[in-house]
Amino acid sequence: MRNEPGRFDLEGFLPYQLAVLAARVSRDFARLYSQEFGITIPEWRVIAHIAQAGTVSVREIHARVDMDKSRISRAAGRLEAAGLVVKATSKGDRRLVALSLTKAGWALYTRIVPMAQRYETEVLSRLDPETAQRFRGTIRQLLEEEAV
Amino acid sequence: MRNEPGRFDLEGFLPYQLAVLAARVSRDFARLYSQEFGITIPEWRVIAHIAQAGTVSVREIHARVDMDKSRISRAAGRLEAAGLVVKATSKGDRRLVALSLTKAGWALYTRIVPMAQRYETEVLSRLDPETAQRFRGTIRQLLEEEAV
DNA sequence: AGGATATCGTTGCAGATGCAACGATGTCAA
DNA sequence: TTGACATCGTTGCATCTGCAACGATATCCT
Repeated sequence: MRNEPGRFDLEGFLPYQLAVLAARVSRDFARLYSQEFGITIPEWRVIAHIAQAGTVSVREIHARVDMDKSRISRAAGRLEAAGLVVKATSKGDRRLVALSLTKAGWALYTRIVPMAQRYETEVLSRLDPETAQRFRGTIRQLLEEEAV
Repeated sequence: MRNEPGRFDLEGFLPYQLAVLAARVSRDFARLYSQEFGITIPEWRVIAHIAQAGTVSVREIHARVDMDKSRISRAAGRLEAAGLVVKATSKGDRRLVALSLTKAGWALYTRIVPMAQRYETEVLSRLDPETAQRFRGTIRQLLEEEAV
């Protein structure tokens, strides 16, 4: 089969393959929106999360995404400075930060989403529909099970 | 289907999913060998490439892997300092660096490979064999086509 | 009530990263 | 041969990153 004893093929090694593929895809997509809007990957993720979940705290984003708290915090800081996000102290628990999008933040989000969808479609169009479907399902499964 | 207009689900977004999955897998595996041998991901990749291809230059690694030249160069420097790799000037073209493993480098490699294989098997064991097979094929296909 | 403990977000810090520029070397053409 | 141009690996620099520590706030337990 694939893993003969003594032989090892880095290019066929799953963690390596995943890392390369993910880096390429992320980089390609990031190029699109960073050129257009000047935001980084963590910033895009934060915006997308807020847009999706309404007002969220750093903690909530951290719980769902595999990003360090500090990365989120700094991204939020930059977004606030750019006028895309507002930070407020949460009413209930004053340790929490309530992150929400400004009008400009929503406008940017509204323009990025179609780009994201178009890009995703383009990547998947390289696979026949059934393969694409299966692929997505497998990734989803691995993500669910991996989450310890 | 998945992408309704106006709706957007970050957790279902392919580039995001890939990034999260790849980061988790890489991190988990890296934890194993960094604890044991004190090397980083770029260093492991460099070692694996040299072991596989014999004597290689920074350029060759750069061509095959999606790692910046400087990242490779610095990883090679650290490996040399650790006595795992030897840098020599290539005979034919004196601009090239000829990277090769020392005895200690080979010894380390020989001990990492089984860990890598075991880890890969463990990840794939979460899928039924046919799904795993398909998944690997799809990744391979995307990597081939993506390479522009 | 009040002190021990936990949680949240920020920040300091050391190290890693990508990019561009550089020196060294090689190639090509006149 | 010689000068223009290309290629290779390294390095400077600005930035990003993860980790740990911290202050502020909340919760728990007696």
